[in-house]
Amino acid sequence: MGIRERKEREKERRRQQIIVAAKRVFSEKGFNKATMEDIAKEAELSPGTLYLYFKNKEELYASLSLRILQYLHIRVAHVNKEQGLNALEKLDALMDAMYDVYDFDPLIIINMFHLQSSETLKNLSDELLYEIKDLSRKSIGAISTIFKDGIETGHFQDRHPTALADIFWSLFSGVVLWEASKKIIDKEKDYLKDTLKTAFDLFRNGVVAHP
Amino acid sequence: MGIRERKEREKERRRQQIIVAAKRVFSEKGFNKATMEDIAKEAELSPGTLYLYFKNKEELYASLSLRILQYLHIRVAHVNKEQGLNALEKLDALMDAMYDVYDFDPLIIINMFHLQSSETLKNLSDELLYEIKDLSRKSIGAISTIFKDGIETGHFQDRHPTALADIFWSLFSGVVLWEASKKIIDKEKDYLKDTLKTAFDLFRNGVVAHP
Amino acid sequence: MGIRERKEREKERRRQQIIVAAKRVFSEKGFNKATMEDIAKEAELSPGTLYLYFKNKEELYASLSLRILQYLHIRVAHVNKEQGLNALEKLDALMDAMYDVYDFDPLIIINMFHLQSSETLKNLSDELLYEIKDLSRKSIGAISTIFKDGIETGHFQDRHPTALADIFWSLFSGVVLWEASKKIIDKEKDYLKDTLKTAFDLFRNGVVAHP
Amino acid sequence: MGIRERKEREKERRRQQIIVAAKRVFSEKGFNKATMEDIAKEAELSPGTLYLYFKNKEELYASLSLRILQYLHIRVAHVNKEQGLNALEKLDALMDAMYDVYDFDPLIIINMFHLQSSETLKNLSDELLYEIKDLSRKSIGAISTIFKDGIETGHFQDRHPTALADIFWSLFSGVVLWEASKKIIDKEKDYLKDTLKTAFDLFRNGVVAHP
DNA sequence: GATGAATGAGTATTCATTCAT
DNA sequence: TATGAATGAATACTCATTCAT
Repeated sequence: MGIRERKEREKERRRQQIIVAAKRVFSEKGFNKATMEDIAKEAELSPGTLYLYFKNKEELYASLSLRILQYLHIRVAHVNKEQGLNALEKLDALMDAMYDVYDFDPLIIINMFHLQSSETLKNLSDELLYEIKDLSRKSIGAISTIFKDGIETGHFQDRHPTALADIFWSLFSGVVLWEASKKIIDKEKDYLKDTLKTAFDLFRNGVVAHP
Repeated sequence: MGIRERKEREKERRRQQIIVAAKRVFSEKGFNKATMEDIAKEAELSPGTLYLYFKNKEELYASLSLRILQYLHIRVAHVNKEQGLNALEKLDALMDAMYDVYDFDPLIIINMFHLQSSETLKNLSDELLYEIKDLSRKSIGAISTIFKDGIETGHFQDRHPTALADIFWSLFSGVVLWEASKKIIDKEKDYLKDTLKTAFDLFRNGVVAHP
Repeated sequence: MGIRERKEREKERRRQQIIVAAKRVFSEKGFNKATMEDIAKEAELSPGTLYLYFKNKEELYASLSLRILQYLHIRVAHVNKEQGLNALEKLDALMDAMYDVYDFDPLIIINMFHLQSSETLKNLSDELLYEIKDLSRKSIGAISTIFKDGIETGHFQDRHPTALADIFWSLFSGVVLWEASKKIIDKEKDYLKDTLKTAFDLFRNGVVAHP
Repeated sequence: MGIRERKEREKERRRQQIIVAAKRVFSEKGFNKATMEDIAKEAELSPGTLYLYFKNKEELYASLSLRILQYLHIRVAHVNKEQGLNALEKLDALMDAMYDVYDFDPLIIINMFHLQSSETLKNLSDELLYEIKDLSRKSIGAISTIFKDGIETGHFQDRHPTALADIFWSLFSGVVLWEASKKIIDKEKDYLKDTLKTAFDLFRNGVVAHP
């Protein structure tokens, strides 16, 4: 391993260290109330150092989402490539993947959806926005492919595959966000998994072709 | 009309004047980038006057959501009371109501999610928070009733009515949010109505009882 | 009683009504934390009305002191005019007068001393400052006269009468203020009367001529 | 000198730099009219920097008083420890110390009274408030000891030592305050030292035991 | 005179970001 | 690279004062 490579690896380690700290702080305080100093302290670094790895606060925040999107994309792509599953089985596998995505980091996924619905998105650098856009598109594309195949094989109703993918994705994020805010407002217990199951079930019912 | 009554009306007019200005400014700049001075200028008032009608920036912001919640509640309650409609027809009427809610104020779902983030909720007065909770609960309750009736009459599958109501609402807001972020990310055209139609269609398929 | 006179009397009544309210509010909250609206509410008047009777907040505050100074002056002048008392007896009567001044309104007298030591004094109108100056001078003058007489009759040591008057006055205000701040800092019991008695006693000891 | 130590010293230098600037600005404009920006400019620093060294405006203000209290305490304790002085000589030394306290910072008594007004005290941190209380108590305690000793040796009349200490301090601060307000009101010349001398003289006369 | 709604200047404080070391 | 002290722009909110009614 060359010096260059070792340095590269070291650098990546630091980025992760910061991202992990940022995740904790953002989750606890939200974007606005979290300060760069909070994050620096959590990461046991100085504020200045953060700026060696991230252009600004917004990009650091967005990087968290990027991580989830990457994970999501890997999972979805994997489902897609799975041999020996028909479309219906792939849909089920996709649903399982979404549970895992949620389990991977429930708080950060809520952050991600908030990010997507927010003013922050407008202030990102073109590169980062491009990465997010690219990963979103790829993930939605992979989901669409599942539907496209299912429509072709007659498992699913004949609808626009991308629209289905969008709706699938919307349903997931809608449920996650709505349950999250119910928890804030009502301090209700956490029924997300149940609701998600029902939601996906309905979706499945709605989309499969009835013989 | 007595003096007291005229004053009351005048006061309400001012509130609306401010709310309208706030909506414009918040929509354009987002919560954080919008300043109270911006809003005051838009409303052609002085900053101090805003505080005569709203306790602080957060309550002004929350008032926007309150308006849509009130509208939503009225529409949903109305569907519910409609005589001579069976559960399936009520579901269709409910979907129409949601389109209208969206038309009434397309940005509002995004506002509502910002509002529902804990950061913002913590700073609201108890009264306002109560009103929001109350209206949310009532609206979801009214939607649940439609499902409950439908389940009893055998039009809908036997599922938990509140879960259905949550999913219905999640689907709606999820689609709105996702389309909004697609617009930011991709600058795509606005297909929301189509997507929403498909989404509701799927939901209907998914939830109705198959004979 | 003519109309003019009745109006004049009515006006004076309002001034007193405001002063009484202001006293309560200033005493409770201090100059800075007390708002004109607080005072208006306490006086059951509107904020605007206050400005018909007092030029601004500072002058209203200073008017409270003026009232005490007027009372003080009357008492001191009265002691001075008392026939049939020698200088020592007059000094004792003066000390009694000071107790009464303090009893007349302990909180306002503390305010008065704060006023005198403060930035507010610099911002008063010339007329009001003149009135305060005039009353102070007259009071101190009257006290000086007592000492002057006492020195001439050999009751008191031969010192500068005005200096004695200043010291007498300083001792009184110093003790009042110091006890007041001890109460804030230590939440001690109220020993002011005892301390004042000892202080005056020492003063008496210090100033009388020993045969 | 280690790096740590050098930094500590540097930090203390900055604190002093700010305190000096604050004293100038507060003296000229009074607490309310002085702005943090004024002070920052006077210190040739940015407003933000002030907050690295002082929690808020009130604590910065209180720090000025703390300085004089520390000086006062040192001087009084020193008098107290002096060997070979009898009580009367110690009282004289104490009076000299008070002159020096006044010379150290003539405006400080006025500052201290503003500080002691409850408005200000309420906003101080517990630590600072404790320091102030502690130093006040210690100083008064040290003065009391002088009187206590003098009473035991028969130099002073048999009175409550703490009351004597309170009166001694009240007399001092009362005279300083009164002379200060006379300067504002009458723009008179500065006779303070003379008045103070007479005042202390009277006090001495009043308190010593006559054979 | 009395009102009280509206004003808008005034400011303490925060915190993302920089840069000399 | 890493630091962290210093920056200074940015802003919500207050409240003495005014003035149309």
